[in-house]
Amino acid sequence: MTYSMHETSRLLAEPAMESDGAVATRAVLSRLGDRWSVLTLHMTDDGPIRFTELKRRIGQIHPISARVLTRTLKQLERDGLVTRKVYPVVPPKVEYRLTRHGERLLRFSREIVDWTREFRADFEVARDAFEARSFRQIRPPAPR
Amino acid sequence: MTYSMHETSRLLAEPAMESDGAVATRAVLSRLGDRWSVLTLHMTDDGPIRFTELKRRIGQIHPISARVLTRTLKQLERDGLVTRKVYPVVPPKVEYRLTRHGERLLRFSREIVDWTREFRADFEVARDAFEARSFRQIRPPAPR
DNA sequence: CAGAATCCGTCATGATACTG
DNA sequence: CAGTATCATGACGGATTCTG
Repeated sequence: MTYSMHETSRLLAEPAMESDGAVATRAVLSRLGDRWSVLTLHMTDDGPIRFTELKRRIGQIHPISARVLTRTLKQLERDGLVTRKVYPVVPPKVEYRLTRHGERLLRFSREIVDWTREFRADFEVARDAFEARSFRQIRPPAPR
Repeated sequence: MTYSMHETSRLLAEPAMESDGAVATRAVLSRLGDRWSVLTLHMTDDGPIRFTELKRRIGQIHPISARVLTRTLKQLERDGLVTRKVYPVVPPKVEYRLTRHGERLLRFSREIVDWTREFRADFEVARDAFEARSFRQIRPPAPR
């Protein structure tokens, strides 16, 4: 590397890296980017919650299949953002709850989401202008 | 919706929604989650930068194809995070620079990335424990 | 209840070759 | 220089069916 890179800069590069140290950063940003993780963290924030209740709550926003919820929870558990507690009873009972790291990530999500409220107006202007430019390129206005 | 949901909560649900108002939130989180956007914002932070120089700088971290860099920049431009300025000269000259919103998103990225440094140790413990549990399930220790 | 198994469609990533 | 075109792969999202 020919230009200086302090520690934060190096870490910013991590989403594009495959080194061992980059895995955590990559994982966290991936969770922010996927469709369900942030909402799942949010719905788990009130305290321990069971699988079906979580599926029901999320479903009030948008339907989620058991398959996708399971995978989302597995990823969050694997990375230490939620814990999974199994009660050896029948029928099965499993409770999910946030770790302190999960709570921290949720707070980051909230900050970003709050910011998008201010950003929204400019965002839409940019999108419209971009679409207009694309349109001109594909289909130039009839001369005259 | 039967449970109360203030504005931030509603927005947290956005990555899973398709409503018009959810588009900006969804777009921002997607940028954080993809492999190249954060690094591209970071490399564009010093001032205006041309396509090939950007490709070269990012390439020092990890090779990026022109196709992928182009798409990354188009997304960032479309959403008002970078501007693209074309100079009508030959050979072509195009300069990219961050908007204030792009700078803001980059600051969020840095905060999160900094946090993962503290998170990293617990993250790895969680991953190892998770792998150990998965292994036991697939291949239980031979009894006796 | 809390998932696992199966199958499918779409999108992001990526290598390679070509061009105004 | 700054891209576009083409083709391939794999992860993610989703519907449906089955089970300890």
